[in-house]
Amino acid sequence: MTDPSLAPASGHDHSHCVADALARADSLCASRGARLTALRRRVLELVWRSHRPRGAYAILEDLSQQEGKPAAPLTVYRALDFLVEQGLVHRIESLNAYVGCPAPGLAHTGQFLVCESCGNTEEIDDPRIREAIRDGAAARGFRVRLPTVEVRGLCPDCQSRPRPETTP
Amino acid sequence: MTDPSLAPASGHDHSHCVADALARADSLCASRGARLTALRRRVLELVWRSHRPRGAYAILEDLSQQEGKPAAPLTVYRALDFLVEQGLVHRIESLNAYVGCPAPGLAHTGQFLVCESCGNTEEIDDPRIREAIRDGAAARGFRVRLPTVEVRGLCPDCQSRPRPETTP
DNA sequence: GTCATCGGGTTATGATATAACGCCATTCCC
DNA sequence: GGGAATGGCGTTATATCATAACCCGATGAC
Ligand SMILES: [Zn+2]
Ligand SMILES: [Zn+2]
Ligand SMILES: [Zn+2]
Ligand SMILES: [Zn+2]
Repeated sequence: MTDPSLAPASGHDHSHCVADALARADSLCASRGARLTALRRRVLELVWRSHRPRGAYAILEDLSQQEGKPAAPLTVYRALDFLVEQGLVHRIESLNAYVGCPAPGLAHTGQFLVCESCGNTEEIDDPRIREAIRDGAAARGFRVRLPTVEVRGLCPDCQSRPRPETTP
Repeated sequence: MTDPSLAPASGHDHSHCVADALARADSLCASRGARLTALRRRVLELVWRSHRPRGAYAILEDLSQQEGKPAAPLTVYRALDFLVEQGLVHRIESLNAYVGCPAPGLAHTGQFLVCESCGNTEEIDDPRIREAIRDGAAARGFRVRLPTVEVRGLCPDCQSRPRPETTP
């Protein structure tokens, strides 16, 4: 709850991020006839506790704590699978973790700038990167289905700060 | 050994790939003063059994079989860590697996075209992709340390074949 | 020879993810 | 409404991937 490791990116009102994400999820699922159940919605909210990718088991702990009773891994994984399918959440392969999508709605994969110091992860969708990959693959006769771009490095904040917050 | 799932890419003499990789590793490590021990060399050879990324435990099994006695996971992971550090092997994050680098020597990360049907994985180093990522990150003030590009899709062979070989 | 360094063996444990089975609520057809 | 199909989710067990902690012997510097 008040865990500082869950602090969002540099001083913004993160409750807005969460509220927006949930509202978009509600309307998107409604428009698609997808069932955003109470459990799935809660898991989405827990993914959005920060802008850092969160592991399934971290979410599981939060969920168990909220419920009082311990939840099973499958419960969380099934919810995450749904959220990923709906494009509400992206999986960060290099971290085995999940992060909320700030702009769901259209099918996209995005590219991720993952700060190795604070963990905050920015999703971008850069046409040049997308096209370079598409063309590079096409030049070799390769048919792209799912491009994965995850860039580790240092976010602007952590380049100025000497030794910032610890990992989530 | 004769496991068809280990068959290399469409009809080439894979023993050359392996021999070349080992020779390059020998000379590279010699020139750097890095110790390519018998164990590490054997693990490199096992990574190169095919052009598909192989999991640490698959390598572990091969190794145990060769030795007669069962090996421990750490044995393999330590060897893989060394090989990755030396740039002789790349880790494919989205598969939790390792693949031999066809062009070690200069520090590079490469981009990977991973066929979802046959598993064969081609490493490329496309300047346009590299530069697009560098510029896209720079535009957002992000300092890149380690770009990861893993593209899932269909290789040329598997686009023509209807239902090809199974997964490794 | 003595010491520091490093590779690697051994055992145990942690972290991530899925299989197999079944119950029950919702929905859809009639 | 009755009855069947579907899908969401609980439960238990297990698979897969990765590291911690500790020790020991080989190697090379001095
Ligand atoms: Zn926020
Ligand atoms: Zn997105
Ligand atoms: Zn080959
Ligand atoms: Zn390479």
